[in-house]
Amino acid sequence: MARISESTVRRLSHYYRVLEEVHAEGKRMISSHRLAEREGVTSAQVRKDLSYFGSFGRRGLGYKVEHLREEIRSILGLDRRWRVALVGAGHIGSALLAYRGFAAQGFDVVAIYDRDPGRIGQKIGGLAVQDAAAITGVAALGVDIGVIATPLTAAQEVAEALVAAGVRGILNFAPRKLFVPPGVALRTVDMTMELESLSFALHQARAPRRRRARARGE
Amino acid sequence: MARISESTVRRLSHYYRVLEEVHAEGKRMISSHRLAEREGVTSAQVRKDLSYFGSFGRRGLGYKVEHLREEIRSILGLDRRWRVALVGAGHIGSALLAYRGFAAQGFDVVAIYDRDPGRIGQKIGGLAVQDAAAITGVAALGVDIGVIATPLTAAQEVAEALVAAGVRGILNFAPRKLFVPPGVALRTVDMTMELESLSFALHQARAPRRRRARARGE
DNA sequence: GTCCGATTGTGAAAACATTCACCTGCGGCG
DNA sequence: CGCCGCAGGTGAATGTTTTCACAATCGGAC
Repeated sequence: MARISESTVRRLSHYYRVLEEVHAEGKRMISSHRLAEREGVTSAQVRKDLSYFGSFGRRGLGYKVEHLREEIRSILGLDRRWRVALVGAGHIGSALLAYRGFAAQGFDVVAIYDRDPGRIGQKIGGLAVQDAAAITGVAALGVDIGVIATPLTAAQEVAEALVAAGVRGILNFAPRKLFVPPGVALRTVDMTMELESLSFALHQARAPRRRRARARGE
Repeated sequence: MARISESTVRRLSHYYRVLEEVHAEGKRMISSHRLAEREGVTSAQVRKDLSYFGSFGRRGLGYKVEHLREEIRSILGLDRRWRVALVGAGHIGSALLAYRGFAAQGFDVVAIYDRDPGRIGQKIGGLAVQDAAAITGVAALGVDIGVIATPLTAAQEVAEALVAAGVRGILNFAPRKLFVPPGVALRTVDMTMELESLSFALHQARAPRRRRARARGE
């Protein structure tokens, strides 16, 4: 398939959620225009994104809500369940476990690892925390995705352990760029970066002219 | 200033962190090539990003680590402290409060709000949780940034309350697109979307040809 | 003082993403 | 049954971001 851009995939996620809402509201059809409106994008963008995967609408009518929802569900691979291993049982890890939307979308946490002896053996959300050294065992558990919620310094090492154990997808919460071999999918959630980006935006808004002369000029 | 792309700002955040590491290692100079290497981008990208803001390097030598770090710090607006209000004292909100990197980078949480009567009055991290109705008071506290860690359904409403109260920047953790007026900066951290994006990538890797015929049409 | 290897800063080119604009097909109405 | 208006699909145009490639310039060796 002609490579699908990351932004398109992210928008599909959004469309999927809008479609769930619209479905709950009892609507049976939706136009690209109204779908776009609720997402803050253009209708052409919606149609283009969908067109990469097929023709799901009907001219003159729009898209059947339930049908399109199922199509996107299948495109995103949400029509199956994914097995997830969580590494790091600290604040973020625990918050993730408590988050119900996780399981609701098809992601089942099947193992938790930590390096802290004080946490090993504790039960969180029905699962016993295991020693991080046991990460090699994720293959036997059929784990697809590893979630890294460890401190910064351990993140790369954990990523390598997960990959060595056969994990093909990693969701990283540590604020650092991880290196993984080709063929392993990596996504990073970095709230520090988002905050800094906000800081930049607010800073600019306040004193937007200061740097101009140096910016593009000589 | 010629508009700076979001990706450039995100990379600046990364450079900043690499520079802190390199500084801790005791290095005084660094070339765009080595900076790029540690970030997984090209050296041209590094130089281009920096060039939007000025000329910080010296030909033949590279960049002075400490100097560049301070420049980026100033560009990102991290050379001051930001006042943050947290709305939603559930799992995610608590995890954020416990995260030490927050304050370390100059972001001080000065107020916590929640709607749940069971949580109002409780103390978290030294701050008493206030009724969400009191959000109007954030202006008096000099709050710059609002963090939304509420359930999905309350997010838009809270965003509007924050904006009405004078907040100019919002960090949203609810998995939904929020609408804010122009002039208000919004960043969203959506881990559901990241998981779905991983799901897509793994799904594709497994059965990459299935959809080809329908993908780009004939 | 001049040459040399290193490395920046930056226009131009290439790659990529979004938007436009129009053709096509659909249901409904008379 | 034919016309009308709506809305999807899509090639082309436009806009944006990344990469290329090279002139400019630095410190150091001799």
